[in-house]
Amino acid sequence: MATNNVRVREPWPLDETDTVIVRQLQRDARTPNNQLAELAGIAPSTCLARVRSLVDRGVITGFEARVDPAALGLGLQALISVSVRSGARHRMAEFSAEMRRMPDVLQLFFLGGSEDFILHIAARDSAHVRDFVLEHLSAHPFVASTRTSMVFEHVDRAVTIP
Amino acid sequence: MATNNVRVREPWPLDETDTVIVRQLQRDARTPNNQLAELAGIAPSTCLARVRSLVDRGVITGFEARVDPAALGLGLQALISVSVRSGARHRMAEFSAEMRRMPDVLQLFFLGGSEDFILHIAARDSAHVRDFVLEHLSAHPFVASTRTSMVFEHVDRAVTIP
DNA sequence: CATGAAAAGTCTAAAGG
DNA sequence: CCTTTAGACTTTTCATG
Repeated sequence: MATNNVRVREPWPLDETDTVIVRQLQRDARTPNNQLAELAGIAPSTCLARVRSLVDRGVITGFEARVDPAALGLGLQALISVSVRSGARHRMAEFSAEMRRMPDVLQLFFLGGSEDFILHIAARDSAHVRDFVLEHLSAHPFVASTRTSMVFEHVDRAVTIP
Repeated sequence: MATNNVRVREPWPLDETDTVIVRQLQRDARTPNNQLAELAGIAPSTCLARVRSLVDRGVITGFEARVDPAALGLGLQALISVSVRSGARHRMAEFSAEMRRMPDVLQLFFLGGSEDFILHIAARDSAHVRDFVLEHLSAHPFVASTRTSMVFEHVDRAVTIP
C-alpha cells in the first residue's frame, strides 16, 4: 500500500470543474472570480468556494508573480552539482538550510544518487558565478567537490493536470 | 491585453516603491491593489500604474497559481541528465522542443558543459520514471546516455530583489 | 454542494497638481 | 510622477433549494 504520504491527502481526482479552474489559474492567477466561474460554467459564489477548497486541500499551494532575473540585472544562470564530504553526510539538512538562505539561489535539489545537491543560481556575470562557487561552496567545510554548468535555456512549466 | 512593445532592457532600476510591490506580489500575486498601495505608501491608482509598468517592462512576467504535483498523484520527482549523440548536436533545439511537450516534464535546462540537458520530471512512482526514461529518452535516436537521480527535496524560491 | 441577491469592497479612468 | 474622486464592477456572505 502507498505509505509515502507526507500528510493526509485526498485522493487526487479533480473533477472536470476543478480542472478547468486550476488550469486557468496556472495560466493567470489573477483571473477574476466571475470570469473563472463563467469558464467553469458555475456561479461566482460556487467558484469562490471551489477555489478555496483547492487551496485548503493543498492542490493550489500559492499565487505568485514571476519575476525575470534578467530584468533585475541577473542575466546569467548556472546549475552547480555539489558533492558533500562523506564525513558531513549527516549534516546535509544543515547545508541545505544554509544554501536556501543565499539570495543567489533560485532552486535547490537534494538528490539521491552520485551527486548530493544541485543548485540553480542567478548571477550578474561569470565573475559572480565564480565568486559564488569559491566563497560559498569550495570554501565550505562540508563540500567535497562541485561542477558548474551554464544554463543556455531554461523552460519552467506548470505541472500538467491529468 | 498584451501590447507587443519591444522591451528595452534597463538593468535593475527598481526604486524602493517598485521593490515593495514586486516583493509582495512574489509572496501573493492576488494581493488587492488597495493593500499593495498601502504597503507601498502610495495611492491605489498610482500603484496600478506601477504594476502595469512592471509588467510592461518585463520585470514581472506573469501571475500564476502553484500546484502541488503530489496532490495530483505525482508524488515522485526526478532529475535526468541527458547527453546527446555527437551526430545529433545540431538538432538539440528540436529535441528540446520535443521534451517540453511531454506532460511529465516540469523543467528543462539546456546546458553548456559535459551534459547537454537536465530534465526535471514529476511521476506517480518509480515505474513511471523508468517508463519515461526508457520510452522517451533511451529509445530516442538523439540520446547517447542518461543518468537519473531521485529528488528527495526541492526548494524553489522566487528571485531575490537586490 | 450549488445558487441568487445584496452588501461590502475594489478597480480604474479622468482631471488636476 | 503622484493624488483625489466617483461610478462601474467584483467579491463575498448567507439564507435557501
